[in-house]
Amino acid sequence: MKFEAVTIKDIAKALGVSTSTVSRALRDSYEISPETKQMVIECAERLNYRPNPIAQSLKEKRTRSIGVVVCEIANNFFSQIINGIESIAYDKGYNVIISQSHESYEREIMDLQYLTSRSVDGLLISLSTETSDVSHLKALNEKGLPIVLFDRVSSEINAPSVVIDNFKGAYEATEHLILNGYRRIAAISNSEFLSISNERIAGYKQALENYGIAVDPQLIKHCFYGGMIYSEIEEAVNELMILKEKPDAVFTASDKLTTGCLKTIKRRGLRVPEEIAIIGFSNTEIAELIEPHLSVIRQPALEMGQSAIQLLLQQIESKRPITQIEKRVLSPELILGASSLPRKLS
Amino acid sequence: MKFEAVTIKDIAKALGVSTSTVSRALRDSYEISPETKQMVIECAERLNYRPNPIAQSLKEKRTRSIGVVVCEIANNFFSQIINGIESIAYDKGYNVIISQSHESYEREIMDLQYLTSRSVDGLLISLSTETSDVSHLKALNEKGLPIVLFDRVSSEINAPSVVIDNFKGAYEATEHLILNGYRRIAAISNSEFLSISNERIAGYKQALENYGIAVDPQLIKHCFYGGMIYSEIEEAVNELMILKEKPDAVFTASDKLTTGCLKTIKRRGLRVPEEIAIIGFSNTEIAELIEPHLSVIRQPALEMGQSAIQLLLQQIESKRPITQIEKRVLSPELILGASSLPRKLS
DNA sequence: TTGTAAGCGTTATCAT
DNA sequence: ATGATAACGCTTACAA
Repeated sequence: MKFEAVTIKDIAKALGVSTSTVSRALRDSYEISPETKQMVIECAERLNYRPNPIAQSLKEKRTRSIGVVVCEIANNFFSQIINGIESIAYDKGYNVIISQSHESYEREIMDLQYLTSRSVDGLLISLSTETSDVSHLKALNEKGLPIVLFDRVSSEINAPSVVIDNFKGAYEATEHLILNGYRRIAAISNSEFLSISNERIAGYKQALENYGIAVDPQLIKHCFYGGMIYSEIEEAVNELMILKEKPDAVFTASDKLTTGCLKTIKRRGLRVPEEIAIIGFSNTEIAELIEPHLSVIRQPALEMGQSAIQLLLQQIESKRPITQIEKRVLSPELILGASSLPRKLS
Repeated sequence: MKFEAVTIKDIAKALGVSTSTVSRALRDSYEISPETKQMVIECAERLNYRPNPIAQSLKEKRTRSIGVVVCEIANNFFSQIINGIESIAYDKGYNVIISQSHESYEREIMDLQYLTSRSVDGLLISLSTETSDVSHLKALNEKGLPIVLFDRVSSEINAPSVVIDNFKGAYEATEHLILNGYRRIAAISNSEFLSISNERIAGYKQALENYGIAVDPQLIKHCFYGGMIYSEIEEAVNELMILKEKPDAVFTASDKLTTGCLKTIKRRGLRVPEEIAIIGFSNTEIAELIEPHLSVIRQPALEMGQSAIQLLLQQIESKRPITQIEKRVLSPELILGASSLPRKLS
């Protein structure tokens, strides 16, 4: 693999045949006699021959590698997605090149440039918070690069996508709080420019409305960097807690926001849920860890990764461009804490 | 990048020069006149030329990509390490191909085969729990593949490594419990075949001894899959809790074990730390989340990733084999919970 | 200073 | 059924 590197030439030489014969034999071509095939295969094994994927790529104009862009790897939700992606990629003989946007538009552009210069066969991407202009992706897509968007998507790009049913998740979370007696429910969400964010806030509002609770704009907070910067959340929570009419519960719209919010609440010495209840999207183990009564909305992250790469490989491997753009919607799951959320007492 | 793909040939044709001139001009060779250079560079820009890394790799016999093998991506400790690796790799123009062993020896072998067949320029690996025989790695290393081991290492391989000072971390954790009045301290660690595990247990034992507390083998538990399989931890905790003399505290030797242990303890309805105190290695945010008084040993994961890839690139880029095998040891940090661990009351 | 040509390892198109 | 040969895009002796 490093110093020697057996090639088909070596096999050809050893066997006194031509390289094309070797190549064909190894690819099990019909025009090679069984005996020769046998011979070649044996020799290849003996010499421990491994085809050079670089050379193959050069010839075949495909690299069997796919690019993935997420905001952060060290984020439970995304690392679980990557896990799903990797598992399928591995099985299908593709490799995965991961890069992070760190929620920066510029970095996202750089990543894309990098990945395409690496000639990936396809791209899986979840947009950065800062990304509002998606023309770079549109251009790539129109040039023929297969793309699948996941989680943070944009309707402007004509590519398949996999998303969570954010509305539903948020609705159920909020409803759960309402059914347990909470009335003054705050919401902390991501940047309002993010697709996921609005859907979640919409679900939250809908639940309130359906139960006849007025939506109070003061209770809705947006964190532009969605918790990547902790101080953002801290500030949001602090602002909520100095309102004349404090919230009695809070719905957090992402994994990071949930943990960040909890952290702040704990730091402020507030008791959960006596002083303030909390429910949110979460893929960490906090549900079982923090308090037995804590319920969460779990996003099917692994499944999202698997779906995304399946859609991508499908697109890559079927030559002709897909006409029907598929959009998969996965359902989040309301996971009740060990003893559920206790009904509000006051 | 996909359908058209501008090559140096196109530039050459457009300018009426040879491809070698173009190539040399782009690489800023001294033998090309400034005017020609200027011309070529402008033309390249105009046509939006991007060099084909595949072709370059084939020629230069290096891919500018490095392989990473970890047990699980969706593990906070490792995803933080990968974050560190990726950050440096990105800056230096390398790409990172990640694969997971899922703690399986066979899978690790497959990963290695895959990565080397992909002709990575170097390898970063943290051994799987099941790996006791490292001859596959030795062979690769001796063949000239630059390797750096991290976290779970093996002294049998003649390669640089980056590790945490596990002994120290475990010692300090245990000491912290002792100083707060705990005496019957259990330890839950990874497989006893793992380098990190023994060092941690050794630190734990040393602390007990230094404070005149007898080591009770009954209180030491090993989880072979280190928490990847939750039931392992559950069982370990359960076994501890049915002892005639129950532990009053537990030291957990890894991130997964810490969260898993907490989860079990919460499930059993035990109060922390009144009924049982806990301290352990952790890179998740639980310290601030669970209980304000919970202290943890934080491992410098990001730094570990950065160190590892730096050592690797150093090895890759300096042609001649390194004579001095460097072994970096990073210090873990004892992070006290908001109000520290309360002194045991009983 | 620039061009020609060989070569990296493979596959594919011709012949034979 | 097999062998020469060209080609993929790029780099680099070697010529000129």
